[in-house]
Amino acid sequence: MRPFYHPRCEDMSLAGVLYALGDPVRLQIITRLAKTGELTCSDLDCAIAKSTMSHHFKILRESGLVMTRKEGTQHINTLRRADLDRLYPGLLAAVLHHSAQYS
Amino acid sequence: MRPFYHPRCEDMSLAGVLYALGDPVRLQIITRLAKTGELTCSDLDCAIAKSTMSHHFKILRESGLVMTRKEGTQHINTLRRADLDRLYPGLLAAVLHHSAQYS
DNA sequence: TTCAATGATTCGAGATTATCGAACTACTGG
DNA sequence: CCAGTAGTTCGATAATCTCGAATCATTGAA
Repeated sequence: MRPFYHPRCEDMSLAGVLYALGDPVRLQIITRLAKTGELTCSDLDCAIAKSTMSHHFKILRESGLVMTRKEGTQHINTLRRADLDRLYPGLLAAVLHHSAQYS
Repeated sequence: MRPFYHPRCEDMSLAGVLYALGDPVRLQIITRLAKTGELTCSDLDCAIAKSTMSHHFKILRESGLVMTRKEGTQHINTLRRADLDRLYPGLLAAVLHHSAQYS
């Protein structure tokens, strides 16, 4: 198990963030993260393989959208809201405002 | 030549729009469209094949971000700003506010 | 009206990325 | 130490991206 890579703010990019958001499953993850605060890989019970879900969280993590920490056997994800709001003010709010359909 | 497909507002999706925005080249197109109003396929002189550029405009068109009209031999693209601002208020503004690096 | 030039799309191939199931790693609690 | 839970990694197949070549549509000149 390689340790998780979390980009520093200066290594994040707008295109990377938008790319990560540009998928219905990942949009659902972000939407629910915004509402519930935390989420593990298996909290979304949609018809998607575990490995695919892991891949989606990796995309989100490496674009800078989420932070993943280990806690026992599970990996807990949180939204990097402060970083995002500072880097791209208004973006997350605009996205979340219309992402209810994905939750 | 098939006629261009432009989705109606009710057929657009947030994920589709974000996906279209999640590419540096397409982000550059949108950024410059917002500034200049109109753009043809060959107005961006970056090191990218013409066919690839055509593909990018197709993605932008079919996600609902741009409108393409024929005028003589060229295809003129404009941002569907009114539609976007109505469907996803604040989104375009937030994106454009930090997309200068892509122009 | 034919011909060449311009602007862009379409096609086909090779490279990149996504999805899945299977195998593996890491941790926890008997 | 073993079984169970939570995720990741791997390998294969499917989908998408990028490019150059070929093609289509329009214009303007011979």
